[in-house]
Amino acid sequence: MATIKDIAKLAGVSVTTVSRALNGYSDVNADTRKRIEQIAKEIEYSPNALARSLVMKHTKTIGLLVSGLSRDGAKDNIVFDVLTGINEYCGSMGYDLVLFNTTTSKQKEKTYAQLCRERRVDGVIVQGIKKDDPYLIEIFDSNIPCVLIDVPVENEHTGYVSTDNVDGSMKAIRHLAELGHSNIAMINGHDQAYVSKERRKGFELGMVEEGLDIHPEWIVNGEFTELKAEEAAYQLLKNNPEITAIFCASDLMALGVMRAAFDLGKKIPGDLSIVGYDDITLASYVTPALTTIAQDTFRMGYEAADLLLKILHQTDEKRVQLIDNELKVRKTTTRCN
Amino acid sequence: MATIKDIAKLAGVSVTTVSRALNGYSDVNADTRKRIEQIAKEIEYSPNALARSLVMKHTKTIGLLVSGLSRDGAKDNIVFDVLTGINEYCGSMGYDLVLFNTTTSKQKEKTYAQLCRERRVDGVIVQGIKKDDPYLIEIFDSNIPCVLIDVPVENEHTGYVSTDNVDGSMKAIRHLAELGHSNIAMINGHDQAYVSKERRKGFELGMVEEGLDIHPEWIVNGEFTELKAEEAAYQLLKNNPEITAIFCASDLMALGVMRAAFDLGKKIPGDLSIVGYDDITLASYVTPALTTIAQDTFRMGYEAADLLLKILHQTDEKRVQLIDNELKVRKTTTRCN
DNA sequence: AAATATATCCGAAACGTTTCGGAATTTCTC
DNA sequence: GAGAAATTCCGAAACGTTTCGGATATATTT
Repeated sequence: MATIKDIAKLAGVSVTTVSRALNGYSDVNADTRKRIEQIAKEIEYSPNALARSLVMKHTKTIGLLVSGLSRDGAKDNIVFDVLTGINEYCGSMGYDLVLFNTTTSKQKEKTYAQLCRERRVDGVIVQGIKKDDPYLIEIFDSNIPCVLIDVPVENEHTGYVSTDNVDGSMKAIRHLAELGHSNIAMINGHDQAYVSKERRKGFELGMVEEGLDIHPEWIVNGEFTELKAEEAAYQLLKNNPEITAIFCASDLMALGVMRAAFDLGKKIPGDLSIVGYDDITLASYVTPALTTIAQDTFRMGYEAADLLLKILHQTDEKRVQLIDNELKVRKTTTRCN
Repeated sequence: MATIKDIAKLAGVSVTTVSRALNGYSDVNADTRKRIEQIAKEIEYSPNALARSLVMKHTKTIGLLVSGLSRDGAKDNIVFDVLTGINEYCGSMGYDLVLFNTTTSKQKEKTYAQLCRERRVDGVIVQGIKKDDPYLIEIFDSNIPCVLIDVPVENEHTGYVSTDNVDGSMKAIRHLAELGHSNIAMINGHDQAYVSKERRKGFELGMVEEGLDIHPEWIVNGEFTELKAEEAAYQLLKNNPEITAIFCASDLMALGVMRAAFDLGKKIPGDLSIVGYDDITLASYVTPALTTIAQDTFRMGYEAADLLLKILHQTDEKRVQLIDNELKVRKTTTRCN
């Protein structure tokens, strides 16, 4: 493969001049620059990013640490949307992305920080990894610029993007209360998730705001999966037929709840109103279409990338970026009779 | 950041020895190796992959060229599934992935081949890019190991993975014919897509096999989008009420057809049977659930990665890998009355 | 014409590895 | 105990860039 040396030889100049010509420095004659560029094109020269990065001490790549890149992660398109947003912004800024494997066994000996350091990524975006993951903590303790999705950690070199999960959940409860519901249950995710805590907080705040009773035993975990949520909802609804509405901490779980309701012969929304969270693609396609709290996951990715580049260029002190969410009323909620 | 030199100094040996110790060569004393490893751990050494790759002439990374990484690409989870499969295999083999931006404007001056050469990826997997894309052709003409998804190009250094689209389509037609349908239309993708050609071929072969008449004007393009397919199907069904079944070249388009049928007051499957292609997540969640030709997109990604590594390690002459597909009968097809 | 400024170029070091060829020491073989 | 073999180590070059500090030639100023 052609190198800068080859060009230098052909053009009869030094490698210094070639380098400076190709990189647009001003101290090179217009004619020689033309000649060098011409030769570069002819011999199909492409600069070696490795060599360049080695001396420049940055790679123009940002790392991606995501746990949802598994076969079943495809059902909710959240991971994908975020990735797309990141890709969009990074692409426009000339950064490439490298995907690190967190799932597979082989690399499991290497910590995330090690992966980042070896590849010399300029920064890293983390998604779907539990807050107390020891490997993740190692990253905070290192000095790698980092932004988290939906995990609130702040630092000189780390920030996060999220939505206002408390307020989003309150929107859901308000909507349900306005429809006359008072016996409202909640299917939450799991305790290790930050968003679960926040959404529960919003649920409870919303309930007291509306003057409704909170039944702690009506708040159960569905592990963010359709199946677990279905099982949990089945028991819940069977044992407590007075429940008329369920707020779910994710759309996927809401689908599970719909299934449970179906198995119990409950009509939706006639016998049971449901509101989900996320607004995944499935939400609007399923019948009846799911009322949900929509968050713009593409935008979250986009903003995460923006925030990261700001952190690593030190152009901004900001470390957290909140995205709006929005209640989308569809067909799974109706007036309580 | 700690380098191999630092270790050498602390251990009182040469960098050569450190390198060889850390890389498991046999010509280093067990004790010194232990000592070196110990020091490496203490000072948190991580090898600089850039420097290593520079001399080793390979990066242990494979590039990803995908066009579907855009906001609306999320509806069908195909791109994501393939990516997941690739990631799975590459991860298990110690390769990392780098995502190249094909969508965004900034990098558009750089050709794909240039991107690959600059980053010195060991190989590249291409997905969703039209066969006659000039940038893509440049890759075939280069010597970059490459495997395509659903684009049949063979070469010393390029191969592809696909499914038997002809046979898959024939399965769909056979199924429809068995149900007594004879007035079968087809919504195809677009002419630049290899799979469109194949699926059409399968459609036609299936029709003659079953002794059914092909109406060329009943074969229209839906551009692989829901909306275009809906419009096309609307006109088709309105002008030709005798059509009792439609075969769609993608599930997303099948959804559009369902919508068109709904708008025309046609019941599915009572008045119109539909079979899709792909088996995206939506297919099984929509009501009525979509009968479709399922292809294992995760597996396609997995096999693509496997094939690529075989090509670049030159361990195999194989250049094409076909994946099975399967008819999944759900609720959008029924006996013709 | 001397002094100064400007334009254009270059040599060499540096980035952090791997690896070739060989050297020094120890152990084995007969 | 001499030669052969094995063990353990090292120096230096190489990979392909960027960049610092200067050098040379030409143009401008006084």
